[in-house]
Amino acid sequence: MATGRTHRPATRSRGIPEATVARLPLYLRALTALSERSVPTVSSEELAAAAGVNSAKLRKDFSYLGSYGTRGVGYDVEYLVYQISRELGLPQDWPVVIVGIGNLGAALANYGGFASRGFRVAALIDADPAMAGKPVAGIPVQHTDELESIIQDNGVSIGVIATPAGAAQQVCDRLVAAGVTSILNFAPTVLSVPDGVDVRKVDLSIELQILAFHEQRKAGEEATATAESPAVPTATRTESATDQGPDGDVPAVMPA
Amino acid sequence: MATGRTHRPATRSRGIPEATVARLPLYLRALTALSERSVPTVSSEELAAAAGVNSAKLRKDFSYLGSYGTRGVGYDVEYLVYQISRELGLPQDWPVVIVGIGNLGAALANYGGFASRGFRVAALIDADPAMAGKPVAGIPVQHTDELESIIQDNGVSIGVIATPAGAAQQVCDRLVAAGVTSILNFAPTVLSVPDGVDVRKVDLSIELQILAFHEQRKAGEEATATAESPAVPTATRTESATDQGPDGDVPAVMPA
DNA sequence: TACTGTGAAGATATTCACAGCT
DNA sequence: AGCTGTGAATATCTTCACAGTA
Repeated sequence: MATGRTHRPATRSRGIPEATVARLPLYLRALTALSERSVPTVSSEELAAAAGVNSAKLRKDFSYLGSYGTRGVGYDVEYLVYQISRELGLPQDWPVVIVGIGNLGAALANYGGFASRGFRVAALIDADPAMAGKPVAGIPVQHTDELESIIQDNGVSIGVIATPAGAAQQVCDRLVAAGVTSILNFAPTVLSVPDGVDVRKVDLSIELQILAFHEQRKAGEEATATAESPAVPTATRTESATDQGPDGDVPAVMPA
Repeated sequence: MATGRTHRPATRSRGIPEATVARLPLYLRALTALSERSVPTVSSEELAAAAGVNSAKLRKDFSYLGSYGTRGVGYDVEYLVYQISRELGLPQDWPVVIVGIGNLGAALANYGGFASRGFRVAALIDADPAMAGKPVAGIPVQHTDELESIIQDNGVSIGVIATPAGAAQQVCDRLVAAGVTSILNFAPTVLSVPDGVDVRKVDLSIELQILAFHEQRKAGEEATATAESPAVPTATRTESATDQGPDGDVPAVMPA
């Protein structure tokens, strides 16, 4: 861990627990759906079901934000949307750059969920000169040479890395040097960054490996229940059975 | 939450902690790299640095698997690769189906990390009849109608959903009914599944929102340090600063 | 000597269960 | 009566620190 000072400034400064922060987007999504259906209020029970968590957890989470509910009634949908959005810094329109426009980069560029959630694709960047100028999702791809100026001109502070693993650290270094302080990394590599820079990673193969672990374990469980449900399970439906593990580290897709 | 019995059979049966399971793939990747460079042994310190965790955590994690190290020396790389692979059920060649061959589905299909990590793309499935027969990543796309037979014929137990949000639950239901018990969901929806089925989700917009939260917080931190590091941070490098939050829930990319 | 393995302490996260408001 | 907000109990995860051993 290098010279490591206060590793992870995250939970710092009397804040909202990380676990709660990670769930706020989930609540926000569920609330937005309710809002679109003009539902005026929800109970913790209903909202929790829609978000796939249990109601005690949801209420506890909300208690960190303040007391926005009404006892005996529930939560005002619009008001909650506003409060959570604000907490997440979403009224702001975050410019984002995507580096590495392969299959995955293109998929990300085409993702409709950006604009609607407070993000704007400021630029697409690729190292292949042949890509330069080609529009992807309506945005012309620019060459890596311009990375620094693009970031500075647009005041970009969030970068998405969708390059092959080999290029990721180098791209990361340039992003950081140019002023990016938050990185979403799809390349299957551990990035090293200076203090103060946040990195989140998404890694497909890791997710699959975690699933394989549980899958394998299921196979070795012919001890209890062997009578019923041969294939088509008939059990009671739970909201998204997985808790994605207590985790502390997520997984990754990959580059083109 | 429904009738919920023992929600999440995960940590059950005197097992390895979830948090540890989530890190095993990380260790495995680092070890594989060492193995390819013919490095015979590593210390917990070195391996931890390569995996982006701290050594105490790594040693504790390994202690759940057994005592595979040698005091005063370190761990035998090949042996650890073998043990962790086995633990993850990876010698096995898991057949996987990808449903929804849009930009993202194609990116996943092209992902090289599959085969090398014990997974095999058994089939690509899409609802668009126009896609049927078209090869993507060398594999011909098949129509949704054949979903059930594909799964049964290939003994598929892991499915990847890369469809638009609206189709996800329906696809999920069919996968589960056909015998799939582990699902990796890229659609921004909460899937509901029967007990015994594992779901992991990957959600781009959630990741970005979490980054935005921290980004915003950084902005509001002109209290301490304002003297040094104006842009280009000079701080000491830590291995991937983020701890991805204590989490318990991850995020999502999106469908085509 | 150098490094692992692990109890015990500390930090976080989840869940319970109920008092308190509307 | 119904539902929130939260202290307290519990479970899980991380880190410390050192005894044990090759």
